[in-house]
Amino acid sequence: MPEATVARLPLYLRALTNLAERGVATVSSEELAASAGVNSAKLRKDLSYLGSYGTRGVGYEVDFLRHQITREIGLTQDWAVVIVGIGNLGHALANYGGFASRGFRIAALVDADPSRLGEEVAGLNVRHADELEQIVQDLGIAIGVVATPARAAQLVCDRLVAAGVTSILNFAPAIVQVPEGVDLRKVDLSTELQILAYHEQRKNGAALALTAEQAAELAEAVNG
Amino acid sequence: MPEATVARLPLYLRALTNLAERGVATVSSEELAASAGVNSAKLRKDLSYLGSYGTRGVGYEVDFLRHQITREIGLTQDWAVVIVGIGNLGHALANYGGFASRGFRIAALVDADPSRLGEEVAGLNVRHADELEQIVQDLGIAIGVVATPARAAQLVCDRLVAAGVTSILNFAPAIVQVPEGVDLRKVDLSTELQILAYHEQRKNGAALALTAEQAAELAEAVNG
DNA sequence: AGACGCTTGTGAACGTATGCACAAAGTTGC
DNA sequence: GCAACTTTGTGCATACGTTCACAAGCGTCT
Ligand SMILES: NC(=O)c1ccc[n+]([C@@H]2O[C@H](COP(=O)([O-])OP(=O)(O)OC[C@H]3O[C@@H](n4cnc5c(N)ncnc54)[C@H](O)[C@@H]3O)[C@@H](O)[C@H]2O)c1
Ligand SMILES: NC(=O)c1ccc[n+]([C@@H]2O[C@H](COP(=O)([O-])OP(=O)(O)OC[C@H]3O[C@@H](n4cnc5c(N)ncnc54)[C@H](O)[C@@H]3O)[C@@H](O)[C@H]2O)c1
Repeated sequence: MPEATVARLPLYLRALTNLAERGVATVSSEELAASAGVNSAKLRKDLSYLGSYGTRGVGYEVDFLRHQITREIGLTQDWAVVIVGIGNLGHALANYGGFASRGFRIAALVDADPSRLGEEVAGLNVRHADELEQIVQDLGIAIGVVATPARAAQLVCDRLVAAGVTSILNFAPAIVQVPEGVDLRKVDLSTELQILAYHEQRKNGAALALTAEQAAELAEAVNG
Repeated sequence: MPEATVARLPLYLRALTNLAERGVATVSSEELAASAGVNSAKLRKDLSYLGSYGTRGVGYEVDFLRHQITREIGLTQDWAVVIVGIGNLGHALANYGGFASRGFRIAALVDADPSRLGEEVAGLNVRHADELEQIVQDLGIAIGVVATPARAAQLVCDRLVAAGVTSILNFAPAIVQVPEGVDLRKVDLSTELQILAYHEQRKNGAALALTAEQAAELAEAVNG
């Protein structure tokens, strides 16, 4: 299955969940695509990788398709997650209810700062980074979330990997190397803002260019 | 300039900043690519869109290239940003120092909950959503960050756009429509975790398949 | 039963992105 | 001043992703 398709399955799943909550039983690719904000041909091609779950002339059965995608993504089981670095962002993530409802259970919180140890966040005690290996093994954790400062990110990832974690979501603005077989994704908020800034600048530039053009037109009108 | 290139420029900028802090004056595409975690040919092609700023046989001058990328992204000016929704995540974002150091100034915080009004977060008073238009215009805000619940996201974006914001970063797990000319990017943490879960599941599946294969080999060994 | 209308699933064309490989262009050493 | 070496910038082949367009399939209505 293409990586681009995998990245969209959660989107479809969410759209289907919304439809199910609104009591919709059947949906066409056109409607579902609109709900997910994609092109309908793309949606159909994506779904075709799961199998032929639609009915021609009718569409897709919402509950059934939802179950198929859930199974494909691997959300029939709950995944235990450890968050490393319980600062600003770590607190927000730990307190976020949206993960549990999507099949992810925050199983442990870890920080290196002794003053944070024992602090209770979202019903969990913050534990020391030295216990990481033990925690990962005891709780069967496969996914780690890194919310430490950038300079600690590589070290933390190394320790997560050594402890047996094979999927990492990194929030620190740092390039991290992981061995083959470990999946690393990064969420980079500054980069997102910078991409917006780039386009914003060009918009203003375009506006200015338009003004120049208008000025030229005006000049021509005066001269002509 | 290709969108994929734009998305990598911030990465290069960060790598260059790290190098500059370490006192490195010149860097080859090979070294810079390694720092940014990309292929060196890709890096050179990306940089070639900015112009011919390298010196053959030598590499790129760190400070100069950094300045060029900064200019290209549009970070020579500071961008004023408003955060809408000062809950878990909004607090973390407001308190995050990493934005200011990258050219983004959190200029205002807005929430709809009356009990939050006047609360001071990161040196700013939380103001009411009704003031949004006024705030955006007074402070010359071009970029909005949405950290409200999903059900409010479309409404908030509509109001941001109406107020004159033309770039939005959305953290709410909702599909939001914006008019042409407005840039919308989304950061979707649940989706990221779900993509990891998909691959994690396949890893386990692969492991099981391998075990089955080993079992078959074993059976063959016994039979043969 | 057959015709009609709707929607899926997919082949094919197109566009974008990546990475190789190398000529061109520079530096260094003698 | 020239040869040897290094590194950039880019043409080209390949891979990946998207979108169009339509035949095949299903339900419905007469
Ligand atoms: N806060 C945000 O909104 C935001 C936005 C974008 C990016 N980020 C990035 O996310 C990361 C966390 O940001 P933050 O604002 O929460 O920072 P923070 O300083 O508030 O928290 C970092 C936490 O990590 C802990 N820590 C440090 N080294 C550690 C180690 N080796 N092992 C375990 N824990 C360790 C610290 O004790 C601290 O509690 C940073 O890399 C930041 O750049 C944050
Ligand atoms: N907290 C996280 O780590 C996290 C992670 C992933 C996604 N998200 C998403 O980010 C968003 C915010 O998450 P949170 O945990 O901070 O939620 P939260 O409930 O703590 O905060 C939401 C805030 O938005 C405010 N709000 C509601 N409607 C508003 C409106 N119309 N105008 C202005 N403000 C309004 C609320 O008063 C509240 O203060 C949610 O959509 C959530 O799904 C959060």
